[in-house]
Amino acid sequence: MDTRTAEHICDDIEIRIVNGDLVEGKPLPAERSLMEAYGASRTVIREVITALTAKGFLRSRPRFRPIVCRPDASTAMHAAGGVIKHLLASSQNVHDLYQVRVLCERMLVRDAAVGAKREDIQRLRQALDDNEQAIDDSAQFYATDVAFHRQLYVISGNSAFPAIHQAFVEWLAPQWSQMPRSPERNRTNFLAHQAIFEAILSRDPDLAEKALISHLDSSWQFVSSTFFAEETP
Amino acid sequence: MDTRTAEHICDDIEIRIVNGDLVEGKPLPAERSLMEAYGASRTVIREVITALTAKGFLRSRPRFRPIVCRPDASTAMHAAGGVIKHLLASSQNVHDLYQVRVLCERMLVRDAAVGAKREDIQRLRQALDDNEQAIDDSAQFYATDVAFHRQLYVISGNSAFPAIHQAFVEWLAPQWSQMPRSPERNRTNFLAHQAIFEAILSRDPDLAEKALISHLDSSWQFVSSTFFAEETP
DNA sequence: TTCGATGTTTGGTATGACCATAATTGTTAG
DNA sequence: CTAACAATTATGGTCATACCAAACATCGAA
Repeated sequence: MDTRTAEHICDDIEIRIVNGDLVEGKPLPAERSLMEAYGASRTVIREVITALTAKGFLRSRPRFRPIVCRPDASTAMHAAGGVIKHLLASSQNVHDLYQVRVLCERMLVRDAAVGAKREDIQRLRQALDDNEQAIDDSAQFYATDVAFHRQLYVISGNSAFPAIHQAFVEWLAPQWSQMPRSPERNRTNFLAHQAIFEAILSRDPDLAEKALISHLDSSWQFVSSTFFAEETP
Repeated sequence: MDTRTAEHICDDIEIRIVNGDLVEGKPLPAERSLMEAYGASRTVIREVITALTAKGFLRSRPRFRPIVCRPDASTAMHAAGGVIKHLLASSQNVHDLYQVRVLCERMLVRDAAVGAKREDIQRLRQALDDNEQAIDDSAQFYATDVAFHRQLYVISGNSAFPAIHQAFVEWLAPQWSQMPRSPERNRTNFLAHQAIFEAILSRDPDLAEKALISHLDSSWQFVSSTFFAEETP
């Protein structure tokens, strides 16, 4: 009765996705099946599909059946990303976002210094070693760099943090990809990672935080020097 | 050429929104105008509109022209919220999200203790006073409670944090609204706020963090006691 | 001037059709 | 019998048209 059948169907399918009725990874029923099932026209079914796709509950390639995505923290971040990427046209917003990341990681390293388990330390050491091995391969170094920081998020034991880390990486990637790289710079970053690791190992939160701030501030200097074009009227 | 004219139009309108060509708060041109402007059928235009709506670039009521929304950090959070609300059906995820909030605020109060300006302190004191005045009015107390915490985010000087705070409040509201309230409980919370304020005032980050953790952990105990139904097969 | 009846605009929905490509089936050659 | 190929079907992308009801604009009557 309420003049929007599309929303009802949209909500229903949303529910059927989260409760597992529609299985993740499997394709959605054909549009023509759905219109029969819901007694609606194809117009409204297609509207539902586009809405769910934009919301992140479906992933649809041009000529294929939409694939069901049970939403997790990662897809939530991805949904926000559609807007975020526009915000990051302003370097001020890039800086703000980066500072959010810095704040998170500061607390994470403090907590790691206080409460990291043996296995956590072990994995972090492994990530550090991988990072060192990649000093001469900038592409590989970037990957291991990300992995090292990611480990800080994993240690928290909170499943939301790895997703948050992933979001930071994706959103800030455009800026970082422009960053000049070199084995010397890589070595500097590796040493910074090592300092963070050592501080965690010695169970010194203040030192760990200080090392992390130093590292990330230095990175920011490097990155921010690559964009000087800004025009906010 | 590429079998998806909708995406092109979608991207174009997105750009026209962010660069101000389409003014925020004003209604989008009529569907029939857009189909003429883009030389596309109404089907495509409507698909574009629903997609942009789900993305947060438009806000559309049933029988009204869609309103243009220049996306900011707040709408980004709102876009993610569509997914988040489903995740929070699991109390584990609620806990994880809450812990993310706790981590943020721990760092924020530490920073406030170290670097809060006089005006920051003044506004925080005002928020604390408002909170105290509202002890006997649970609805008003909730509002001032939120406002007090929000001030911690504002002090950071980072425009992203107030939006993040807003997101925490919205996402966790369903749980919080079920929380039993009383003047006694309000007073307890006020005293916790006061302790945090005092710690910031005395420039003691460790004490401030400790006071905040105590406060938020206590709140969690209270809230979590209100949901004991969970079934994750 | 104000208020209300009336006609126009516009969004919501439904049909039906056509095209291009993916998926399926059937056929044939090796 | 199998594998490569051709024909058929299923399905998503787009279009044109039509109708309804609610919002909007217009204008005339009180």
